[in-house]
Amino acid sequence: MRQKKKNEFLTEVELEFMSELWELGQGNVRDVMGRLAPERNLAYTSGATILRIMEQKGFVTSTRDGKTFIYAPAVSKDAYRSRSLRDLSDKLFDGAPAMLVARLVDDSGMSEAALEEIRALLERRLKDADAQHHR
Amino acid sequence: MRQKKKNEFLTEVELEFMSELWELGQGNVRDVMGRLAPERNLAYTSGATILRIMEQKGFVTSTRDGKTFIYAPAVSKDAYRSRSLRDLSDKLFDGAPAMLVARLVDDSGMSEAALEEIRALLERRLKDADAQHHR
DNA sequence: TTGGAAAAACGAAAGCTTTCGTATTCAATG
DNA sequence: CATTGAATACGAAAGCTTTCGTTTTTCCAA
Repeated sequence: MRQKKKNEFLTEVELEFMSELWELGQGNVRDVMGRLAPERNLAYTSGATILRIMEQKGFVTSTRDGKTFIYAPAVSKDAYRSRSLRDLSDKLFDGAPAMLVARLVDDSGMSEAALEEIRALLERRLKDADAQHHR
Repeated sequence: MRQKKKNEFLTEVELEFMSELWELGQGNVRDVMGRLAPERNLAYTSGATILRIMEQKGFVTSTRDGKTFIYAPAVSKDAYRSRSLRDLSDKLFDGAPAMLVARLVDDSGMSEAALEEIRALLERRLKDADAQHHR
């Protein structure tokens, strides 16, 4: 009795296509495939199939323009980023985002500027939280 | 000509098992399965198969103790965290870790304490960077 | 020493992913 | 209205994932 667990995440190829759609805002099969690296060499029908499946799964929506479908993301990039981050945090960082940041900062030779950027961001958030607190 | 792309990432179930192995340090099939939720209901042979495959893929190593195999991680949790974070950052955050942190902080109602923790971490890093700079 | 319990080895089934070929539909135009 | 080039619909193949049953191996205790 293997139940079909509906996966809320994009597969490898789906993410590839979705990334282009996020950039484009919308597009037909040809538009999306035109943005892939030339050495990608994917048959047109493959691209069409992938987008059709993505619609079945609810990742994109489509409207018709004459005989061609125009696809658009049904999930924003930010929303998907959030979802993915939460998943990673849950599965690999014991649900402790601070640990995640620690690891990120510890590897990936982040520039001093990038570190500063993050710190500034945190200070803004902390101030907001404080304001909430003293309201 | 579909070439077999060797995936450097754990599958869903593999991660489930690896998480227990990271906690345990090492263990045989029974040890690992004993840590799964009781409602998981996975046959013993399934667990054995999963670990055997993980060894084939190079995620764990095994030594024999009598007739049973003792498995141990071949990849540290920290290393795997780094790998996963880099992948996520590359694929979803344009390789910009700062953006990743921004998103993390913006959603996930992080507690004030957690925010503080991260800020402290950043300050340490910034100080280190500064020290490097003035050396 | 041998019988039995426990573990490993193996194969296979069911479902998912990725890719493509063939068949069909469709709209425009001669 | 028929033709034709482009798009969709569909099915299928190959490989991967997850799960388990059956067979074989292995150690230990009676």
